Amino acid sequence: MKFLNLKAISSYNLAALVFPKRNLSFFSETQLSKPLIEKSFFKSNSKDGLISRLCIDKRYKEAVDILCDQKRLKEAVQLLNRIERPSALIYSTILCHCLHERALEEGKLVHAHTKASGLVPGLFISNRFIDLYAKCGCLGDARKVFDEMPDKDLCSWNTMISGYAKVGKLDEARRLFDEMPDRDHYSWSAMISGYVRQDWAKEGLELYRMMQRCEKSRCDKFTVSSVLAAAAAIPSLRVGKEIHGYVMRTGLDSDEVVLSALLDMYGKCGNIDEARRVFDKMVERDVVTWTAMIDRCFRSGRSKDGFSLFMELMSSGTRPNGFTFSGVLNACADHAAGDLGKQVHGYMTRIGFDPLSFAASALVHMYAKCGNIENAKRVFKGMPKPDLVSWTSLIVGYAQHGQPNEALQMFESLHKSGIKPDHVTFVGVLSACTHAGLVDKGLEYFHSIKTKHGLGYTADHYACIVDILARAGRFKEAEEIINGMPIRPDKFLWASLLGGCRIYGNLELAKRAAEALFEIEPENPATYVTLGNIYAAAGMWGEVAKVRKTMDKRKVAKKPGLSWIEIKREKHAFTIGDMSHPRFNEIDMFLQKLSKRMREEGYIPNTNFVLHDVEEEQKEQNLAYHSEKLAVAFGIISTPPGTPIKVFKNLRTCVDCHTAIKFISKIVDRKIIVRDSNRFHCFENGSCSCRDYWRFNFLRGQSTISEMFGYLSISASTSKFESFTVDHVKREEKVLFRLEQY
DNA sequence: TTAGGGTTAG
Repeated sequence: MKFLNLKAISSYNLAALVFPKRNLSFFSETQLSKPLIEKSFFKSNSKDGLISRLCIDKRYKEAVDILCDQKRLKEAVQLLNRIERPSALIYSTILCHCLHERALEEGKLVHAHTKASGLVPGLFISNRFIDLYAKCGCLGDARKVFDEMPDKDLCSWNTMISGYAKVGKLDEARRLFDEMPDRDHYSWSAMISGYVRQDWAKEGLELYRMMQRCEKSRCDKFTVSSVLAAAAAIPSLRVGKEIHGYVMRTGLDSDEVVLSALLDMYGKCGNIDEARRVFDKMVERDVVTWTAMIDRCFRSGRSKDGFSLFMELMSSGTRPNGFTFSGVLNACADHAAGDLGKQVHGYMTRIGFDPLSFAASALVHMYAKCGNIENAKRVFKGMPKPDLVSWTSLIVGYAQHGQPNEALQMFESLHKSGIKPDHVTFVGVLSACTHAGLVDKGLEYFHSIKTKHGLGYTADHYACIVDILARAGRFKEAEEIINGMPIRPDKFLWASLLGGCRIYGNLELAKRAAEALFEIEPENPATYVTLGNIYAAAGMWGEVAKVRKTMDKRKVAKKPGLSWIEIKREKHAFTIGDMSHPRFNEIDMFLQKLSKRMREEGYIPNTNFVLHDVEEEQKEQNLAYHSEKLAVAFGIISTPPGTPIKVFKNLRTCVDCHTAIKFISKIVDRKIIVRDSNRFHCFENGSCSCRDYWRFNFLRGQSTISEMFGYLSISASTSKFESFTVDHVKREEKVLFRLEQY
């Protein structure tokens, strides 16, 4: 490298060098004098003038500091060329900023510069190079620097190991870890956290045990948090408690991150009360702590706590981030809380969210699940580069909305975009085929999972294809697939099969499916109900009684259905025959009037699916007060003519209600949307968007009753409401939402 | 005066 003598450079050249982007052509070289330059730079930017003067005075370190502070790394690097013998401190300063900005290109220039100048970088500088390369994903370059170092210190080894561990190259990391002459707790914690991040929690824990056997190494706060994450991932409450004890003994409980890890561990191990205790004891809570706590609430079925904590967070002054939003949006999706989801979206927009983040895909998911497929699509279109999760959410959304063609079109577009579908995407595609009744197309996609896309089948794929075949009555093919499965059929598969058996009255196969289900989840009432209904439809009342007896013996209770509707931001929930609503009399009168009109139009109540062997008239009476009918009726009398009605139900919608609502939509000339536990039904002018899909699968949705109840924790015996008034960070926008009382 | 930990969707 040719070093220019500074004295030989005119002030003009220096200025051009330091400020290459600045147009200096208006200076003629002869005119340019030092005071003039200073004057002009002082005018445009006082700091630029300062840099210029510092360079002239050879105070390069200070000039570099200013350039680096202004994030003008390129200029700082260029300045290096003009310094006769840059000090290690100058290199280190620039490298430090390159690292901070992940400026690989500039870092490489600095590296080239050190090589060309013949400088043998010391440990300090070399370690920075390793770190920079590793952080920018150039592990090969990092390793080269590492290998070429004549001497290495602990930091060199640790940086290299953590570089490998962070990108999941655990074998390479472990090789170095085993090879290294000496280890400190940094080395252990880099390796342990690497394992945990790659879902190798057990290996992480093993390493921790190994570390305990080495007398020299003690746990620090970093090791402790990684081990806690391992205990959470396994999950092992025993190990978690052991670490908790250690944390208390060593005073590590003053560290916020350790406490967050502790909280998360308890949450993931199912001990939500202990998690909450840790949370409540914390003096300082950052956004991660809040998010971890909120998320754990949602995941353990304490949604009410989750939502109110979210509201608390909003008024605490801590700003939620993408993690927080995605957690809350998913909870909104699960609870069909579209209004709240929309408000969260509004808030996100105001504070500016990253459309590339997973919070954006959570928005797509939320809108799709809350019945607003248009908004889901809008958010999707607003994403500069939608990720696979967003594509999949939309595909699943279309399938659930009874728009299988759109779903399949989306899948083809996904294919064209170059993003590779994964197993979840295929669950969406197959379920679109199910909803559309595309049996052969479904089979084609099913086979392509393995042959064309090189993916393995998951239990979900098998359940979907059995669902498709069973609905079509192709039981032989379904059985062939089941018999050839390398994995054990799961409850969803058997439930699908049982659902198919119900349509075609296939008693023999139904018994086999039900037996399998009783073995997997004897506590699920849905199996008993469906089997009972199959017998009931065949008039085999003796068998129905046996099923009921078994239910009683095993203490399985049929969970009541619950439908709810939001009117003016207030939720109104109904159970079967629910007379507790203050406007029940009006609802009842309206239903009676409606019932008369429906019969005139040709509606015949379908009493086949009422479990009890009761008198025909009583059955009809039961049917008339099903929760979804009550909610729909209430929606109609509470809104102006023409307003679309949106009802949510925790179980599958019942066969008779489905028929009835088709009639109702025509009689009152309204669009009625019902989201049940499985999909959306959009009733309009006497028909439904599902094209009577319900007939083909009665059980699949019902098999999730217990899960739904776990999630919603709604007591069906009450329809009282509790409201939360929430002040957003922006005070003028009041967020109101209501949840059913627990 | 270098290296590191906790929250993440379909």
